[in-house]
Amino acid sequence: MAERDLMSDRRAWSMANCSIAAALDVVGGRSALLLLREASFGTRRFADFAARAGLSEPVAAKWLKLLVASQVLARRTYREPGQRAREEYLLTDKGRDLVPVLLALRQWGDRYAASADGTPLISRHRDCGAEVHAVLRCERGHEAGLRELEMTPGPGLIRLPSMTG
Amino acid sequence: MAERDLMSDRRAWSMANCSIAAALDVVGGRSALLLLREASFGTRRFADFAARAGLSEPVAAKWLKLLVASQVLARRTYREPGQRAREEYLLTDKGRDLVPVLLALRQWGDRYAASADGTPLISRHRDCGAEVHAVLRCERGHEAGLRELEMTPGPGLIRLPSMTG
DNA sequence: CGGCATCCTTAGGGATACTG
DNA sequence: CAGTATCCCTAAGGATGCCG
Repeated sequence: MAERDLMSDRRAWSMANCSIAAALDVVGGRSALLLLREASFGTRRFADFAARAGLSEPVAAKWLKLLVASQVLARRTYREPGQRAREEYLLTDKGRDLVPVLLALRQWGDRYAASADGTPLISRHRDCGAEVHAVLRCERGHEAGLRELEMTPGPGLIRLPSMTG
Repeated sequence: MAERDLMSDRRAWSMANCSIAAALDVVGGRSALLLLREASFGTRRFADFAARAGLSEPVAAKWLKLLVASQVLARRTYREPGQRAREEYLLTDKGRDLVPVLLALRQWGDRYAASADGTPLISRHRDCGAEVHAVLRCERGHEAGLRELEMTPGPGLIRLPSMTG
């Protein structure tokens, strides 16, 4: 029965070689990302997650549970003064570290896939009010252009091959 | 027959309000991101895309076609001296602008979902060799922490709600 | 309000075999 | 090498209804 060994599973191969695949196994689904978008916008309650992410409640329930299991969200019971107890879902530190992914996605969507209606959201730096973008920066403080990357270890890629090389 | 009007479609609601959803409709699938990862690493040929992304050929063919249709990849015929003509897939400018998304995802995966085996890839700045990360930076040049964001227009969120507030 | 159970439909994806 | 065609299986997701 163990004939289906690890390497016969294409996914296993892929996972063993790149953490992008590993990340996608946790937050790779459209629904998961939409729920995390909502969490990053401040949504806390179950019904709001479902409605704002545009998901049916069974689906929202399933993915919220998975995200809690992955420790990207945490579920907590809270009570506002004079109110009854409610459940809330909050980003953990692990979940908050996905904000750059969401912001990078949103930037790209605004530029290339924006719908005609719908005002684009803008993220601002709280201290100065200026717009915030996801950028590539090296540890010496240089901002790196998309063509100024090389990878190591690996194929020794020097520049991203592209149409406009 | 038009009773299923636009707003009865949950996806339409979601798309009309956030470009993250729009972006996810183009590159939201696991397979699409894995193929784009390969493209960003320098993979050019069909069989290599399928093998390295860990996808069957029919699936790779389907998604490559969709990515070309979305103008994220471009397909081109080329011929190396003395060789027969081959097909290659290259990132377009639109596709290269997804690199921050891929890098942010990889960063997160390296930190939280890395597999034990498998050496993490490192992106370096070509000019100085220092490691490159995806960071949030405001237009005045400040690096913004994950808790220093606010969104506008919208709910007027001041800080990301989280466990460690 | 915050879900879960059920049922159903569709989309994604693998295996295999085949073509230019 | 670069796909396509066929078949089949599974995962994802919506609708409805029910429960603590």
